[in-house]
Amino acid sequence: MKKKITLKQISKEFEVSISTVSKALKDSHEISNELKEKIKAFADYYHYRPNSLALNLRNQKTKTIGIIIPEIVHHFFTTVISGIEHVANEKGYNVMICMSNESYEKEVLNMDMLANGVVDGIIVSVAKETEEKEEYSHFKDLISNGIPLVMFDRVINEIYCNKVITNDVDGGYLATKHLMNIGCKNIAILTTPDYVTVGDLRKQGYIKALQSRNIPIDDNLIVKVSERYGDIEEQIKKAFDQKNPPDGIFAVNEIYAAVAMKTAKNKGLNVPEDVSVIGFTDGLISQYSTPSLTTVAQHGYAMGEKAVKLLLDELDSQESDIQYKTEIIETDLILRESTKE
Amino acid sequence: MKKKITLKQISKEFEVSISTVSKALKDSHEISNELKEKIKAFADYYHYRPNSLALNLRNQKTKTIGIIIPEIVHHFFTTVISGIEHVANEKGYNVMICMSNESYEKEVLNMDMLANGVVDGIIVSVAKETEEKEEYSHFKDLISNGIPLVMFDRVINEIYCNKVITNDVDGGYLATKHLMNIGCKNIAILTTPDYVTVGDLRKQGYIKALQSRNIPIDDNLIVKVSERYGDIEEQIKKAFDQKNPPDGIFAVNEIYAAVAMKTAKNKGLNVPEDVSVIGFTDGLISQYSTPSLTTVAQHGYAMGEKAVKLLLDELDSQESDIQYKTEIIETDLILRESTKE
DNA sequence: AAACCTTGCGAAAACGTTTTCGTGTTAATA
DNA sequence: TATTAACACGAAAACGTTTTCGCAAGGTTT
Repeated sequence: MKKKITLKQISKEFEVSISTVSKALKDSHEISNELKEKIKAFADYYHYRPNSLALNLRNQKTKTIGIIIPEIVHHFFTTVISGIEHVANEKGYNVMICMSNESYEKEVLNMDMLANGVVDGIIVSVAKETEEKEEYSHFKDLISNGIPLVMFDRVINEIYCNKVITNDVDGGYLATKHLMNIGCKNIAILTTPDYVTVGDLRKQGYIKALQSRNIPIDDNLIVKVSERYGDIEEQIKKAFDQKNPPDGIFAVNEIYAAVAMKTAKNKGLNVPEDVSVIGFTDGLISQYSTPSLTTVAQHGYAMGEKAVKLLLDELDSQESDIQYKTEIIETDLILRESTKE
Repeated sequence: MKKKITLKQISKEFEVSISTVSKALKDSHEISNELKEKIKAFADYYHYRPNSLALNLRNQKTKTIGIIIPEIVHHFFTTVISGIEHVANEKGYNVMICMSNESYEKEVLNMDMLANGVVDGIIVSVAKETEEKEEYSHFKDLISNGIPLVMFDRVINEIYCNKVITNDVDGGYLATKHLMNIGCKNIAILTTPDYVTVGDLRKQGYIKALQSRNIPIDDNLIVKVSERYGDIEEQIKKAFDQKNPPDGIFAVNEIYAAVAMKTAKNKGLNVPEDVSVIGFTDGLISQYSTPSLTTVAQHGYAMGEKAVKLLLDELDSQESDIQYKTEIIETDLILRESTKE
């Protein structure tokens, strides 16, 4: 390939103006066929491609969408990204991925950077620290700047924008219900601290399911796990160390479920004979653990597709008063080996 | 926040020229202190930030680096990305991530797009299809266009550029040697088809280790697994169905290892008592499977850091005749429960 | 012969910034 | 008083593109 070539260079070659070249390449009727052919052939030979930066500046858009996620080393988020990438690419958009590392400050920094003309719109799943701080002004600023925003999975109710969420309550309900259906009498939940919204919602589903059968809620069976509290294995062990140990465990993510299975084994309990385990997120762990994990599938790919579609719709629409939606992606219980029957 | 503000708007406010505003904000000595203060205060109030697109166009660089990976839903690649992101952000660069989905065509498309002024340099791990086709002209074109390129993990020898690779041979050697050390007499390898370079290299390490003890290579113990050949569980089962079934298994990735453990269990074999298993890549599966998996750690994060450092060095250096390096990231064997002793 | 239309192209503005090079005013120096 | 220096600012080019408008030459219509 030859060096990058510009309109100016082509124009010099034919001793015509830059405008003429530009029009010729766009097959404008204003330019004679003869000249058009020559210019096109030349441009083709040198693989001319309009410079993206110049186009961006002129059009005041970048055909790029930004994604801010808490963590990329996380199966669920990567499936969402895949979904986003898929439809974005299809529509001629590129994606720029940033990580907040669950930090409020980095989330703000990333947004600032992306908002500064780098992307046309932003898709975000908010950092835990932001949820905890309840500091949302950066989202408001973004919106008031006219930059479309879509939130997914971890969303903020106070912010008015398009959202895509998992039906977390229903997922928790589904899982817990299934445990009850297969005969579990004493069901524990391994969840996150309350400020992690999705964990809290899944817990609500758990409670709802128990209440639907008039089973009293036992606080000892609600174990809030967090890396901040130290070793998570130690914390999960506590769920088993009860006068009346659980025969069913609903974990709000894969990792807690996997650790629960390991803990059970260490205690001489068999999964699923002695204790059934259900996780959340259908990731690699669920599929490849032994026994494989019954889990609540979140359909991250579909979430990503939906999120970017909402964003592109907003970008395409000229109307200023858009009715924002919250799309709910339903969950599915995937039955595997970690539950009886 | 108020709407995005430009130099022009500020200049109008103070009835000075755009140049004056630009200089004032850069604290130029050419502008009187009085005016500087006023302009700065005003700009501050309106959160003025120079438009990235304009800067990019002017500076002919974007402070962005592109990454092309085969798949994002893959723990190893995400750790590499994390490493890249980390040092890139530190140096004021952003990253743009594209996926080839193991497709040659998409790899070329992505490169084309990124090369078109969108990024200052590219970090790539090549798609399987590209390796298979041995079609590398898009890399050559990129380099001849003066765009720095760094390859990692899956690299192409024929292309002269900076590279960062895992010591795959040594990793395979380490794993196999360990299996021999703990007394395995009949060691099978679950590997990929030959055209997947890294799989082939790990196999070479396996062979090297066996040969170091004068153990003859048994082709029946070399099982080449691929999704293309159908269900991988079926293929892996064959490794066990031999007159002389293996007592040690080295899998060139986590998934094959996990499936091997499951297959063993299904056959009534205990891991590690009856058969020891070692995987490759220290991902979630390795850490959270039961038994947890002894594995060869690849240090993806370090690879990412190294790769982006090489890229930024090349971007910073003016010299045209750079000596390209191939950095080798050593592997570590992480001992867990899937191997005896 | 005058008015008009068509064809084919160029000039210039616009996107937002930085930077080099003037230039006019005032103050200090010879 | 005449020259020079310092100061404070503006004009313009540059990055690469698209697009509107203008204009000349030639042809066609009255």
